[in-house]
Order: sequence, then structure tokens, then C-alpha cells
Amino acid sequence: MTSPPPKLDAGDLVEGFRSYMRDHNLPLTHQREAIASALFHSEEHLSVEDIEAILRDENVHVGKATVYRTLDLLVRAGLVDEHDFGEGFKRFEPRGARSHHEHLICLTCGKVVEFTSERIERMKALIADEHGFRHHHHRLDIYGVCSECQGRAAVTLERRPDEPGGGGR
Amino acid sequence: MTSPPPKLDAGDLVEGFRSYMRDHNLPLTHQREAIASALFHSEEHLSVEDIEAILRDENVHVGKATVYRTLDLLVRAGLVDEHDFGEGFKRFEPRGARSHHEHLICLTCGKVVEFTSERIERMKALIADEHGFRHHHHRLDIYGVCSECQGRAAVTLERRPDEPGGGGR
DNA sequence: GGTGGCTTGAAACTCGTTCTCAACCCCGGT
DNA sequence: ACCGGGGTTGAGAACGAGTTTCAAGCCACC
Repeated sequence: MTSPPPKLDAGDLVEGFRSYMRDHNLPLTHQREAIASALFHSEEHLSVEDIEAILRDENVHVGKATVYRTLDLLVRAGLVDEHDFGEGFKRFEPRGARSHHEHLICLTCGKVVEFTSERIERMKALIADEHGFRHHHHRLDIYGVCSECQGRAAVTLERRPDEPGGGGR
Repeated sequence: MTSPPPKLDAGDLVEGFRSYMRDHNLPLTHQREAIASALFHSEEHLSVEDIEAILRDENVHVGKATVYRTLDLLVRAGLVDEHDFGEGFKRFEPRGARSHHEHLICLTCGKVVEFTSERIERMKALIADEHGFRHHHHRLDIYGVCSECQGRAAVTLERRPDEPGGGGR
């Protein structure tokens, strides 16, 4: 359903990471390469746990402190975007050559669909302007139920706003 | 700056809360009234810590578990909206009679300006539709620098993507 | 006023994320 | 190739928001 996002060239991203490190006089350790590579070779929005699992599968042991530190580095380098879909933890995705995009999140299965909208890009700049803000970045997340999940179960979309005390656990 | 949001009638909201509790056979305790009242009498986006501070000032002692539980109740009752501005904790605001609105967040001073956009409302429904999603809710947060902060300090907008290892603490 | 059942509070707990610090490794210089 | 210094790493402790536990307490209805 819905066309998959354009394939990123992971190799280029890894190369970009290497030159960034070089340009900033930062040592390129095995751990950093492994983490960056894992992220760049994925099309998903990875959690820290996902990344640790990938590294584990590759028999590369990296402490979680290092994973967090490297992700911070990648975000600050502008090579990776950080997202919070309200799950209680963050997710990361390579920025790549793609332009900024928004997210549609399925409340039932958790699937995330990306989309871009030229009109929204224009509008958010306009709105920031109207309020005297210098626009920096924005986030638009639309939550709903995807077509598959609509067909599957038309019920239990979310906790109901009734009976909070009673059986609501 | 920018016109303040329309004054909510806190009394009506508190009354609405009382009838909600009555209708759902939930006991209306002092703690619940105090928490709801604190929230309804504020125009801000309050954090749990903010609410605890207000209650402390009123010499009403309420355990934090109760604050969380009551906020959960209010959100599920549809009387309060929950927000996450990426600060690492949530904020709450009375929903009142106002329609859904978006947020402009100043990266420098943290000020939050609300706005509504009919066009965005229409567009998000359209986009969800295009992707086969049944739209449930959405969130649009625009981050930037407000006019006051632009005048004050044109520097240090965010951590710079340089020198991550060095003095970046 | 009594009683049952939901609510409360304090503390323990969960879990994502960050900090600490000694050992380690990258890398430029030699 | 070897050295040396400074940034990096990893294990675990620490942190902080939020949740759970459970005995004691309070609300509401009779």
C-alpha cells in the first residue's frame, strides 16, 4: 500500500558520515561506524532497542551509552532525524537526500507512512511569519487507522473515555 | 505578545467536571477538585510539576500518583488535552470550548503561541484520506524563534552541530 | 451513622536516557 | 612501526518521568 519511500543510497550516507567525522576531527571508531551503518541501511524508524538488536545480530557489541552518544552525534551532524511518536521512547531515521516529510501513524498497528506536502511547507512558513516567528522546523503527525486495520477490526480504537475507574485497566 | 487566547470560563469547566463525575458514578474527592480547578483556572500548558506547585501554594497536599491519575481521568473525559513539546515530560491544558489548535513553540524562551487554521484542518483530513487512513487526531507543532527573542539574542539558537565532543556540555 | 468500594499516598518500581570514570583505542607525529 | 595524548568506550550507577502496589482512608448511598 502506498508507494514505498525512495531507496536511500546507504553507501553515500556512510561516506558522508566519514567525511563529516574527518572534517570535524572526530575519531571514526568501529562502534560509530557500526551504528551509523545500521541506521543508514534501514528504511525504518529505528528505536535504540532496534539498533541494539541489529548490532547484536552482527555480533558487534556496543554499549548502550555509545549508541545514545552516537545517535546524538548523528542528529547534530544533520545526518539523522529524531522522532517521537508518543511511544515513550525516540525513533531515528537517516535524513538522506529526501526532503522533510510528515508522518501518518496507525493507532492500531503502529505502521508509519510518510508523505510530503508542498502546501503544508508553504503554510507553516506563512503561519510562523504571521506570528513573528522565525521558522526553524516543525512536526506534523496525523494519527488514525490505516486501511488494513479498518478492515480487520472496526472496534477498540483507543481507550474509551468511559468507566475510567472501573474496569479500565 | 500576540493576542491572548480567549478567556476560558473556569467555573463552567469545573461544573462540567462535576457533572461528568456524577454521570459516571465517580466520587468527587477534594484532591480531584483541587487538581481540576488548578488546571481549569490556568491559561498555561501546565506540567505535573506546575500543578504540584500550585497545589502546594494552596496548602493542599496531593500525592503525585493522584495528580497523574486525575490527569488521566480528565484527558479520558475529554476535558483536558495532553501535549508533548519534546521537553521530556508532558503538559496539560483545559480543552474548554475552543476548537482544536496548533502550537508555535519558541526554541529560545519556550513560549507557546496557539493558532488555528481552517486550511490545515481540511488538509489533514484530505491527506489521511488519500492514504486510506481514517483520521483520528493530529498534531502540528512549529518550532522557531519568537520576535522578542530574535531581537534579544540573534545567536545560540540551538546546540551547534559542530564540536560535539569538545566543550559541548 | 454505618458500610462497601473506589481513591489515596508513600514508596517501590519501571524504563528510557544520561552520567561517571577508569581502561581503551584512534590517529597524528616521529 | 612505535608513542603518546586526548577523545571514546562500557558497565553500572544515577536520574527523572511516569506507573504500580497495597494498606488505610474517604465518598456516597442507605
